Amino acid sequence: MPNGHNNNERFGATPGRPRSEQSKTAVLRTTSRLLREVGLSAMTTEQIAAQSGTSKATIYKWWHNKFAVAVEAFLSELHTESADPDTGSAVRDFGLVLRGVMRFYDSEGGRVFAELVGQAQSDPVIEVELREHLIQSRRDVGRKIWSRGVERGELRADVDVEIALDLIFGPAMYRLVASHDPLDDATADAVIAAVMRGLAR
Amino acid sequence: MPNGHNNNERFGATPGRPRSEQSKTAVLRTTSRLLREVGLSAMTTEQIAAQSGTSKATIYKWWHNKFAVAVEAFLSELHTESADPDTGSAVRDFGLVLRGVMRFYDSEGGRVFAELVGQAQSDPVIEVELREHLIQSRRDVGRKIWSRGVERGELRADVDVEIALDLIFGPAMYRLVASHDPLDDATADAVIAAVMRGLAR
Amino acid sequence: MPNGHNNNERFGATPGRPRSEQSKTAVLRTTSRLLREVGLSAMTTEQIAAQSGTSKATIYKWWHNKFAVAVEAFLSELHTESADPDTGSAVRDFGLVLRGVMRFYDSEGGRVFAELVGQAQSDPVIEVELREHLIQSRRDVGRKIWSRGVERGELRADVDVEIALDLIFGPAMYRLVASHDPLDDATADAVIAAVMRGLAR
Amino acid sequence: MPNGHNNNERFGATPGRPRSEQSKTAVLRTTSRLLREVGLSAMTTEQIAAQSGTSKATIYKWWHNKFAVAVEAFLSELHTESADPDTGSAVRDFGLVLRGVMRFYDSEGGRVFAELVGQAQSDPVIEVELREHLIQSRRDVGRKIWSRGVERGELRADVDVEIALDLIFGPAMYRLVASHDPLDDATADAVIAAVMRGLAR
DNA sequence: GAATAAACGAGACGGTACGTCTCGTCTTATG
DNA sequence: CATAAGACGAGACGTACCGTCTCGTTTATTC
Repeated sequence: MPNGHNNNERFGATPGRPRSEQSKTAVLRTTSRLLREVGLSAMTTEQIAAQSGTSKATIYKWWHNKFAVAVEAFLSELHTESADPDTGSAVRDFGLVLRGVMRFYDSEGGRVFAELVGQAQSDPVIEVELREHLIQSRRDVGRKIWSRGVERGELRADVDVEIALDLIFGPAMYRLVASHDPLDDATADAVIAAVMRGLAR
Repeated sequence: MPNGHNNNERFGATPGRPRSEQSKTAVLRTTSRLLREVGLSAMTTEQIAAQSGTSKATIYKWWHNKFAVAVEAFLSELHTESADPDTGSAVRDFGLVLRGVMRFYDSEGGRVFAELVGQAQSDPVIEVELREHLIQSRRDVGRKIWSRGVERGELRADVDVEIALDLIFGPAMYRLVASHDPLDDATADAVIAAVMRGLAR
Repeated sequence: MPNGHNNNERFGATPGRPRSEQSKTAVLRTTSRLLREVGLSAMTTEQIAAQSGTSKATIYKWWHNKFAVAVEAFLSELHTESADPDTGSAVRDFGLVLRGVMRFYDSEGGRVFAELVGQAQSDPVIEVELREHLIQSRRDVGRKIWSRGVERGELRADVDVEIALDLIFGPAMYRLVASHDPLDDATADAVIAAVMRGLAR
Repeated sequence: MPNGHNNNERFGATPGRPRSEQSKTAVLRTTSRLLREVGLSAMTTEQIAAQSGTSKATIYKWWHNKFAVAVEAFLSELHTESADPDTGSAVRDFGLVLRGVMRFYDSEGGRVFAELVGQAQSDPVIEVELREHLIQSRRDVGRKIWSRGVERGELRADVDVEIALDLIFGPAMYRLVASHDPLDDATADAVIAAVMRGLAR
């Protein structure tokens, strides 16, 4: 059952027992469940070990701490990560993407994501991990949509793309962490409409 | 919260020794310093007690936990809270406010604020406290600026003010918690310019 | 020291408000009840204050600590302290006294006494208090019985009275603190019978 | 140094890291020292942990509280526990045993023992522990001496052995906890002499 | 097939912060 | 001035989780 092709890509196998893929997936699966059930801060490494049938030593061998496990477990569930709709209209594309973001933020996974973002404020390792794998991947999609829109003449070429992406994605993150107003399709649509036309007369 | 501004509103004193204002301010001052020096998550209740000359029991008598102390200490330092510039131009007003926000987020206090926002993701009490005293007070200023701008005909009356405020303040919060790009005056100006004119041609 | 009859018995009133006898008796009564209900170690000064309608400061003003209060409360209840039966027979007298001692040790008050004896092992003030007011007063009665018995020719004049009293009262205390065997009339009688006749043939 | 013979004597080791005998003995040794140096009531769990190089968690894992540690530490030092002299004379045997008891009660260890007895008055777990391991083991020796004496015709067969043991050991315990008179060889001899011959003429 | 090497489960360990508790002192206003 | 009320500093308590370690076992490669 173990490593069909895991270590030693071509030849020269490492001596000793190879890493158990079974343990790894059991840990990640258990962590995903615990993140939903009790949340990031209440989840303990001991729970993960006990409920996944592994041991704390094994977990700490492969991950820095429970947050690193949580990040990997969280990422491993986001399979359909950051799809680019490419409908031919940048405005429509951004609308679809932002709807997706808000729906996700509003879901169970969104709460977990918020907790991870929270933890990242005092844990640089998580911060980097989240930025590279979640923030930037989403912005990469946004950059593609943006450049297509500029090429097609839909969008203003004189606006810095990074600023534009902040205008589009910022409100969602703001509502996620500040919880002052809901995250829903109507909000996504309103944000896109307003940010595209501008607020001034 | 026990007696916001202490005993006997008008007459009729509470029996017993009154709360020591000296202890309270010592706790808050020490906490402010510790927040800057070691950060929210590394700061311990025992440190606050020892360095403020009070005791853990006294701290736990008046605050739920170290986070509640941190919030109050943090708020007590933001004396010049959310000033309304009122220059006669809504665009200029928003520009000044957003510059202030970004400068604050980029400062030592901004790091503390980010940690508090992070903790709020798994602590509803802090979440409410932050939203009521920091998020909404800032938005209140924004609403005033907005309504003046609409009255003066500077701003579009058909845009929901809450959405507008999200467009203006969202990018700053986004950069604060995601740390993907800097928080500075140039960014504030670019955000205001872009959001006012709109992104579409 | 809890001045049994402190202020101005006869003449020369002290200025200021005199000590409230009402408070004193309320404290002692409440303490007696608490000693029975929760025991010495579980009883707190705060309970005494709250349930007697007094304040902790008042208690600490007149007693060293809760143990001193407990001792005084305990003593104040032993009104029929150490009666001397004087039946004309020393053996019968000791039998009656030892029965009384064992009945008392076996009662609710006996448990309280045992706890006080226990506390005395690490609190010299209590130790002195108990020895003077409970141990010695009982031995004083024993000494009277002993000397009458010697005079009447019932008892051996060549035995040290202190040793004799230890033989008579020792087993009861031993059973009280070691709890290895019951404290009852039959035991009292058996002890008196055996100690009087001796164990050797 | 790991488990010489601790877990499951013959085969089938217990999984997991075995209990550290080093920690256990360090805790007991430190506790013994602290009992002599500061006494039972003044000794704290934190002191034991700090001075033994272990942690509070480890102590609480294996013992209920500091008193349980104290009992075990105390017992572990009484290696030559309750020797039976067996000189051929029951009176002489009891004399030797009682001298030993009184010498011990009069020593540093005797003060510790008194404090343990004191604590037992409000802690049933300690009470049982002390009774089983200290009180009864001593009485077991006494029962052997007694039955040999009865067989040899030295002692009265019509006296209940438990009562006899109370007469012999009771005075020592009485003096230990009441501190009304000294604990020495002369007292031991006088007690044995008097209790054997009886007090009545 | 034996030896070697590493990963594994179980769980004990030292460390540290937590939040609670009781103690004995103090600071008010009241009588 | 003694009091009731109750806040306070001090510090021990027992719990929880962290990340490390030490066992004996299992699973692979290498000789």
